Amino acid sequence: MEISVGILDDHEMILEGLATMLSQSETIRVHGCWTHHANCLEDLKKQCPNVLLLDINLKNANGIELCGTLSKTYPNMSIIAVSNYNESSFIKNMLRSGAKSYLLKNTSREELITTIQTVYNGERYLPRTVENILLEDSLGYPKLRSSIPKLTRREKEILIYISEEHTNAEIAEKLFISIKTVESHRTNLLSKFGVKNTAGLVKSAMNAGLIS
Amino acid sequence: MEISVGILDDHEMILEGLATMLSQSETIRVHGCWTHHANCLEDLKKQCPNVLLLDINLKNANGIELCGTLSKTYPNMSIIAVSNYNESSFIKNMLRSGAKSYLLKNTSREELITTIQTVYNGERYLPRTVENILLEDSLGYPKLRSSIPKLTRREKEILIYISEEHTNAEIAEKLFISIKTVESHRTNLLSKFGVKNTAGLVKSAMNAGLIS
DNA sequence: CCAAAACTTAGGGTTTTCCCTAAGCTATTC
DNA sequence: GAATAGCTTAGGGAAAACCCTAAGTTTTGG
Repeated sequence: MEISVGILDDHEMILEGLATMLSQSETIRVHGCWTHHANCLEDLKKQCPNVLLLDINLKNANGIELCGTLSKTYPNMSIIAVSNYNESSFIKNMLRSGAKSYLLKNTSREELITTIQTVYNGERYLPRTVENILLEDSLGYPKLRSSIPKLTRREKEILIYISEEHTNAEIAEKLFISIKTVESHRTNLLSKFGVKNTAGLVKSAMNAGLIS
Repeated sequence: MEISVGILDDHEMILEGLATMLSQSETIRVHGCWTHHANCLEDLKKQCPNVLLLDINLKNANGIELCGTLSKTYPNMSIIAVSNYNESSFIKNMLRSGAKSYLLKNTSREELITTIQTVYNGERYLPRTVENILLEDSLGYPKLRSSIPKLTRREKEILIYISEEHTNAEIAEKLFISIKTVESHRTNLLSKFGVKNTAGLVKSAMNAGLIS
């Protein structure tokens, strides 16, 4: 039984690496590789693979949202999230968005192939390391627990402007609202991220992948 | 003529990908792969390859400093920097530190092999894309120019404290200096990074790898 | 369809950051 | 061994961020 696999990743080096690694397996056929999600979406319309390896931190797209869309549109295609991030929040978000597995980029070839074969049958499969992250999280070492807060539309907008070094006055002008309103959103952002000031906010938001 | 190549990269996926890509070439032999720089250093003492592929953003080490050390210790080994960062400052820093080339992670296999063969002869070689980045920089689109500033001892200390969400007053107390002094260092940090406020400072410092 | 929850809006007052200026100290160089 | 450049130290005043409170608006759920 041959499993067709598609790969979507910004980095061609990882893309070629993954493709080469997989081509050595006799049970796996690389169906397509994409460095841009737009191309990927187009090709999937024509024919979609059994399994999709999906990078989380794409340059021009939100990997989590993309995963949700794809898993709904193509329920028979199993999605494996591939990421650098080892925070439980990312893992949980991807699994909630329909991913069947979550691999870190330091995964070995054996583990990669095992994962593909398992999710091909529709089962969920997580490597030990990833399972341990979730376990530790659910056991609740509260300090390690750093879930990504859910931001409102306004908060996201303002967070971006903050990261672009705009002052509250400038943001207020852009959004046609009062400075005081911007300050409120800003205070809420601090509270949601559990930080004390702008320095902590920017740091946390960057680590969460919300800004870059 | 066989070229021996070593690879140091945190991410096993990239490591295996690179190794597999290279093993297809008949002129190249993969001499060793390391995910930790400590292991790499030990093995190099025994026998060092002709060419080393070196990831810049290692978890537990500064890739730029490591490159400088290695190129001095093993002048006959050609170092190729491998990185996600396409900022000219990174490229220049790596070349100044003795790297013979600088590849982005979206480099194709052909380019990778060409690069290895060229630097093996001791020559410097940069792909078009990377050369263009340096060219644009030297032509001086000043906004794109973002080199990593050299920080003094005090500035580094204070930058860390800022990233840990401490106020100027708290930092002053820790360092037994006046608040006003801390503010001065802070202003100098803004100036050195070419940013307008704390948000920009933290963002730039994170992108420069000075804080995390 | 109405109550509860969540989001957006905003003011008053305090704290912190930022800008400009500048003096004393330290290391390097010629 | 004095000149020069760079680092550390601060102050006064202006701007921005932060905290507390709260009203109007939209969304959600029984």
